[in-house]
Amino acid sequence: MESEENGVRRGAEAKEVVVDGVRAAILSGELSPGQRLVEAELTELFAVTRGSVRSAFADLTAEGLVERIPNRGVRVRRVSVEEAVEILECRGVLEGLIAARAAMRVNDAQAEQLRQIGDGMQAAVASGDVLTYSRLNSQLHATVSEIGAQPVAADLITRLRSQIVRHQFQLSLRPGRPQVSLPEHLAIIEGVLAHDAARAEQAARRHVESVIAALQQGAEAPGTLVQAAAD
Amino acid sequence: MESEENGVRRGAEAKEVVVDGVRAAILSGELSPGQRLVEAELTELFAVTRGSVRSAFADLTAEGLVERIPNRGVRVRRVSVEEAVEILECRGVLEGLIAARAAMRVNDAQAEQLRQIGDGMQAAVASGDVLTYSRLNSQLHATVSEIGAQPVAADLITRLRSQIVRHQFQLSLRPGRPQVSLPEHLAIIEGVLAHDAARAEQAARRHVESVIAALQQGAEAPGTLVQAAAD
DNA sequence: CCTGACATTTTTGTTGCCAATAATATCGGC
DNA sequence: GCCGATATTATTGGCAACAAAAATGTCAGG
Repeated sequence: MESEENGVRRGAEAKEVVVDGVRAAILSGELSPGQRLVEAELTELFAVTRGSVRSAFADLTAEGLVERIPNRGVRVRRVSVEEAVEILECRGVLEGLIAARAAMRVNDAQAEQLRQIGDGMQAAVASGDVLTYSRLNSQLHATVSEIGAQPVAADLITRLRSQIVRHQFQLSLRPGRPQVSLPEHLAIIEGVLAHDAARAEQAARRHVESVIAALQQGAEAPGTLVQAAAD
Repeated sequence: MESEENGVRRGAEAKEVVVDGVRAAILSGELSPGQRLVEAELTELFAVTRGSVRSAFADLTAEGLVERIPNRGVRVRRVSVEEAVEILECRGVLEGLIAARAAMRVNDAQAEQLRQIGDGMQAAVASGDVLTYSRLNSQLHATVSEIGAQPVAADLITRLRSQIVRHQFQLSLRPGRPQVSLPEHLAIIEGVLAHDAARAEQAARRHVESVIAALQQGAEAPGTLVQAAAD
């Protein structure tokens, strides 16, 4: 159906290719904050038309990953530490909301799922398997979010999260960090399992506060760059 | 410099004209949820090119006011009561965050400003001047937001708020509503004035919870449509 | 009278070209 | 030789025509 004779993608698909590609490049650090994104370059790089690149920029701007300056194109948005803290503060209350709802709605099967994640996290930290810990961390957030059933809040968090991945990178997998975050994660699980909304919310908020503290600490002493996004 | 000979606007200005116009139309109720927005119609209505309309649609989609269905155009987004509640729940925790920060940062001049707003609100409710009450309500939110100095949270709230104006309309200025919300508003002011972050946050969250309750009540018994957006 | 295929029309999506704008380089004056 | 004005270039913004898709209307067949 699609012609695709010379490798040039077309259709709405083309926009997604650019959006996903640029997003991945920003999140992985290939594109640095402040870097200019020239339409013609991306047109060639992704083998799409300029219109698709343009449309993709609109999406990425809405996502907060890039900013557009009139007549000067788009550049990767630079997020200051102060702004990152503000973003995390918002995330904190939103994650708290989700955790509270999760505590109210969790059923037996979901509870078992959480228990397994908690056990896995403890084992991973004990054995120093940071990669597994990072993976379980993402899984925990996803599971709690699913139990909480607050798609609006979850959506906001996703957007906020992507804006500060670069800051999170700096503190992820920093030596000793898993030892700090593990009990915080377990506290969230416990709160949900106990059907204690207030406790789950408090635990979630405290966890994000701990991330903020770590980020502010690391602001002056930039840590090593790693690939997993554990917090 | 701008030609503007035949009334057709051009430049980046054109997109903004459409965005503002459509947004105002949606918020004021001229455009009903689910209503289709045909590009050609808006092109004629606003005297802009189709490209500007298209670009404006991208912005409005990001704002959550309209939704785009591939090859079927955009329509005014229909927000269910359930989703409105979810949005309000997010707003609740975010407003709580701002109120808490405001309590921590408020200075004497700002405190006096809040006191005046509070007094004005009491007087307005006592005399039944709903319009002034509505105006002061907006002013209170803006002032607290300014004191809280959380632009990220404030921005999220603005976006969330615009998505449910139609629902808020239904309950605004409903008889007896100001009597319910006045003490809630005063509690927020008191918490901030007392530099009591926890109290201010609780007050802000309780206020939004009250809005949720009113909205759920009014879901089955649709109220009268009014123009001011008090909550 | 209903049903399904086909043609028509409406509407959106895309492309290529031209204009406007800002950054850069060049040139003349002091 | 340095500074400011002007020309050049690179890049984005906008427009109009074109192509594709979906919805609608029409008509023949049962």
